Amino acid sequence: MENKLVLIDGNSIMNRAFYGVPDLTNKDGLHTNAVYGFLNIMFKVMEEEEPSHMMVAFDEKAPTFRHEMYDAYKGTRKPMPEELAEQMPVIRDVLKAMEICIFSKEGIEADDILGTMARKGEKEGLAVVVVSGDRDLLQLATDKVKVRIPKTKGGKTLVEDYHTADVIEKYGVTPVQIIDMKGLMGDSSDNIPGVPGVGEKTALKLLTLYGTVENVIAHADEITAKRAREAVKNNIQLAKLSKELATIKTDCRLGITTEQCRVGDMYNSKAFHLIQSLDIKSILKRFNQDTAGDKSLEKNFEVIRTKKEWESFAASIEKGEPVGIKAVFRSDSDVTQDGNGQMTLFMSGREGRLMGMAVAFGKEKIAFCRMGSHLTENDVISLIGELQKKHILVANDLKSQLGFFPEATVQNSFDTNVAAYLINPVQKGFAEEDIAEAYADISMYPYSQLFGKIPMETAFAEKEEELVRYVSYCAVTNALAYPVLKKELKRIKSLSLYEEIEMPLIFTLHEMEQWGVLVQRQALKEYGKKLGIRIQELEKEIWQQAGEEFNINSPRQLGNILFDKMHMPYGKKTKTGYSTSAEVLEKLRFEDPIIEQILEYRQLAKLKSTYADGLDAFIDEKDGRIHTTFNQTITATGRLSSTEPNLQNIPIRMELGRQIRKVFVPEEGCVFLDADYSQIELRVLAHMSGDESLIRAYRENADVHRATASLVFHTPYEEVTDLQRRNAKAVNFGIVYGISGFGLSRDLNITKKQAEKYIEDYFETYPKVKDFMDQMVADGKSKGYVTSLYGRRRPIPEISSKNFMQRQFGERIAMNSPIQGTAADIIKIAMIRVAGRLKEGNYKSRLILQIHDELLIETYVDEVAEVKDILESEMEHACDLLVPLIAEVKQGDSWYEAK
DNA sequence: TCCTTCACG
DNA sequence: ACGTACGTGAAGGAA
Repeated sequence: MENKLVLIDGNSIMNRAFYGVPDLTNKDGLHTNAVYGFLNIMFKVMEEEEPSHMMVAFDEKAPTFRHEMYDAYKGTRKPMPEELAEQMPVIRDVLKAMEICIFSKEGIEADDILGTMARKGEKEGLAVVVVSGDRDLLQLATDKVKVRIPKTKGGKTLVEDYHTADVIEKYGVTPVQIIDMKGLMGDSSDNIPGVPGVGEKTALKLLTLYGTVENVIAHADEITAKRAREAVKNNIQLAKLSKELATIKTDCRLGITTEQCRVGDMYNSKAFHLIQSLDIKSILKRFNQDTAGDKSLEKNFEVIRTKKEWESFAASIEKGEPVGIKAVFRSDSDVTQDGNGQMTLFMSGREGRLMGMAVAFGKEKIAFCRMGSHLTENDVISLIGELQKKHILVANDLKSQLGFFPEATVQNSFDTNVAAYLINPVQKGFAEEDIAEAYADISMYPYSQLFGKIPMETAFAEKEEELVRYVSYCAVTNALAYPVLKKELKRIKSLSLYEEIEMPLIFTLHEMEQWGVLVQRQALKEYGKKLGIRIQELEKEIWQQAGEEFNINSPRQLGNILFDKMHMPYGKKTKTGYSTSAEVLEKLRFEDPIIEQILEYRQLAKLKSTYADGLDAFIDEKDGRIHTTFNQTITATGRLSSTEPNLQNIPIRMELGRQIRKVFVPEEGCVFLDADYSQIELRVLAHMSGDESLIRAYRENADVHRATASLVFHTPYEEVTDLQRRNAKAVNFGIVYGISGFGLSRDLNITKKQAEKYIEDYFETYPKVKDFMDQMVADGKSKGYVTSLYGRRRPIPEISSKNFMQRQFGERIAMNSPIQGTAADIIKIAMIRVAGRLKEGNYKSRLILQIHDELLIETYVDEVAEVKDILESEMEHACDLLVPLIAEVKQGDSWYEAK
């Protein structure tokens, strides 16, 4: 194949792209339109030219002066807009990652680099293509050098191509004479003065006659047109200077060979991640990789199909080295049970049958154990169990794979997902592909890029080889990330949080998930049916009153009916139209009876879709129980979250919704014990702030909302009215959320002024609370993060934002996160201890749910008294605060009764 | 896929 | 003059 050198004028193409592509930004607000446009042009050129060599040349800084007289003429050049300037280092990084040669040198303009490289390439027998938006470059065109000028017209990029003949055809002069043209006519955009009074027409005429500027000057007297003659004669120096300015140098010393410009592996994972961070999806599509990451590792990959092969693999492993692991398993739960019928925890804990397991010791020894007739699931499980005696098992999301690791303990395992979460909980993900770069110095393509959104078991069936490679990279990542994560946890003083809270919690949560909660399916169905009937009635009535049938669930259609057709006063508008939220409708209650019915309809529709029908879909056919997933690495504050289904938002506030809790029941022979922390966040605040009044209130076991009202409103404790207490309670809540006058005023339906007065009085009452809040904000500002009592970090980049709103948001986070985070720490400790006590004491009772400040235990009747003690005391003594922690335990035959 | 709404602590 | 309470997840509609 012919060798071809493509030379790109970086600044010029970036400039074209910047003005040709509409403004784009990534999620961090970085402008990306020029980068995007540049890459599109570059890809188009590359597809057409298929170059073997390529270079992108940049100006080192703002244009350097070529001539002392330049100063006088630089007036028209505008500085580069900031939105473009910030993209210059970005495109350089992207090109660098793509292994495309970029070049710039102090004191040498990009033009001259291109000119020099073009001649050099030509001399070496390469076909040369120069890409620029600047027509000056046309002077470089020859029969061997093609100059391409991309133009963006109506969103499409057209490219004009010029060899010598094309230049002559279009401009009537040879490429070299382009320089002479500029010498005579000048170029305002390039600050080349030219000869005053000589324009394109005259210049062309003169050059046709005399060929060069020098020759025009030599024959100045012969010029027939008087004006032109005088102009040339009076501006000889200017003409010479202009020509000099217009001349692109072709003999610069660059210290680079064409060979160094050879095109490398553009579509590599490093480049992918960089472009991904710019949120440019369309370009990512070009990265259709046949491998998961750095190819250099793959020579160390092997597939193991027999125990014998495993033995020879294992024989070469050094003692004590951590082992990175990634299991491939079926997620469906169609597992044949063991003969004895007794479902042991770890058997039921296995989500499906194991299909394979990637195992990595460092970068060198990497194997994929493939299940088959010579290597069964149980073989691998016991092999891993053996391995754990001598090596730390490092997985990502250990909880999801715990069923395959019956020997796993807090001491012999590590979870890279949880560790990375503690280091920065607000990062977007913590899977191998999200942490590989930062903690294992490996670049990896995301699963979705390689396999789309098909489940892993399907990917294994359809593209086994690729999937094996992917999970092998995952295993390596885990192995390599382990020491790095551990060290980092130690550095930020979060290692004990990891080791003593989060790591043991993995096991507790796993058991809770496996255990699940029993649901009376029939009762749930009937509840749903009842709702359905009433929903239909309401629907009819609403339609009748509206005078037409419409989708009541559609905020848009509902808004049109209420506000356009029925002309009700609309209170709020959202981006997309009228707001029809309950808050707005509530205020329209007396406008029309339809409102009342819509509100009821909404409520019932929610209960039916999310709870009655929604929960039903999650009842496990085999045991009649719902097994939620507790996510340990989602929230910014350290709380857990619950999904598929979410069992942390089961209705309670409204009676009708609360009824749903009647279908959550303990097993035969059991009751529910349910314990709630009383105002844990306010108690944490009392402790962390050290405020004497607040602490005293809790120590005296006072009604804190009443005590607050008494102090804030200067009313004797006994005489506090219900309204005062309600207001004080709202203020207490507001305080925990990082109070703002507006928020409180909206909550209490009072003016902002009044709300601000409340807050002011509150802080006067509890001055140390005020100090604490100020301290948290100051900490957040100076360190960029705040921490909980147990060293849980919450980074707050928003707090130094220039945007007022963002900054204020950051301040509220700074006030709230330490409180919410500490409360989360405390209940996690309680969970671990409660679960531990139940296990140690060989109780049959099980912790089954956590709802932020509440724990639910399925308790065998003969264990009730003891379990109640355990639950209460472990919760109340999970942490030694300056105020007592109170847990209220209730008992019942359903969740409804136990609350 | 984003938005709105609403369920919970 | 801005336009906000903190933390979540699911459903349904509109694009």
